[in-house]
Amino acid sequence: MRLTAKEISAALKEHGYKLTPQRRAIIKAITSNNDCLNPQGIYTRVRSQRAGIGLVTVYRTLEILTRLELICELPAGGIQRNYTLSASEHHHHLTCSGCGTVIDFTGHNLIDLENKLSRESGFIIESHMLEFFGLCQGCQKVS
Amino acid sequence: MRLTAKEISAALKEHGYKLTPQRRAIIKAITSNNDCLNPQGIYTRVRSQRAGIGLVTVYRTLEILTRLELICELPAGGIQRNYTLSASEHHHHLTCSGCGTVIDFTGHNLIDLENKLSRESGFIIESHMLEFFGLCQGCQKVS
DNA sequence: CTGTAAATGATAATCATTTTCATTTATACT
DNA sequence: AGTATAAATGAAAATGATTATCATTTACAG
Ligand SMILES: [Mn+2]
Ligand SMILES: [Mn+2]
Ligand SMILES: [Zn+2]
Ligand SMILES: [Zn+2]
Repeated sequence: MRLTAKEISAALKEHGYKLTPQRRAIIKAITSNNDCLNPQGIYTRVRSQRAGIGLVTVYRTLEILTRLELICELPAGGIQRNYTLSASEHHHHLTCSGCGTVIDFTGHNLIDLENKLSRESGFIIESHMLEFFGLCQGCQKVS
Repeated sequence: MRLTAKEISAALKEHGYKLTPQRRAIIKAITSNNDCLNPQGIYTRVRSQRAGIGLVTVYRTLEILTRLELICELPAGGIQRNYTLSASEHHHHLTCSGCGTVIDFTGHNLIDLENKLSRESGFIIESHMLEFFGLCQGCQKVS
């Protein structure tokens, strides 16, 4: 059940934030994309609709949306931050180390491992990250 | 099970790197500590022994040690990078998002998932990364 | 001991993210 | 609808981690 732009906007207003066209555009960019995005990626998308928006505004809005838990910041290693809609379907990635192509996948089952780890360590486990790396068919031919 | 300073030094030499006093000091700082450390933390420790070492050298050495898989870079969210000594075998991490404690674990089985993904995508899969995040017992009490 | 490529450290450059601050604007209230 | 006002915006500068440059030093093979 993905959060909609309308729901996010309502949540913002509920918490006393103003609903500006910039924020609307950012929310639209996030909800109309079903993968994770970094601040630059969101900025680029938003600018095609609303030239003149500042990158700062993107950062500020992401900070608010994260605090309200409407989006979440993924702990993926990388130079930039990664955000995804809070309720978007949990999935993982298979990345080509040659060309950067990313394939989403889902349907794995880590719950048994998670339970075992939790039992043995005493941790409450909140999230996980699973990434595969390899070579796509195109890049196999090249190398 | 933990790599020793001697083993790390030997591995460096084996790969053709020179064994400088700066590198010795960095290796000692890492092996004599059993938490994970960030570049600044290592720099601070090393400087108490060897004033005048440059932070740049710490970064460069960490880069080499990571490439040789003698230490590993943890994908924990945070402003600075986090490194920890590698154990000898392939393993993964369970990280406390409260205090940063890291628990190594091994013995999972991702081979079926890997084969399925490879079959469906045409990728040759070369590696994977699996990280769990949660709260350790100490941090559960605090929050 | 010597020669040489590798390593170091001072310094400057990058690049993502934050701060500052003057200007604009959403919205609650006449 | 018009107004007041605090919040929001964007240009520009600041910050802080990481990287690149380059002149000098040093490990170490021969
Ligand atoms: Mn994805
Ligand atoms: Mn480890
Ligand atoms: Zn590829
Ligand atoms: Zn903890």
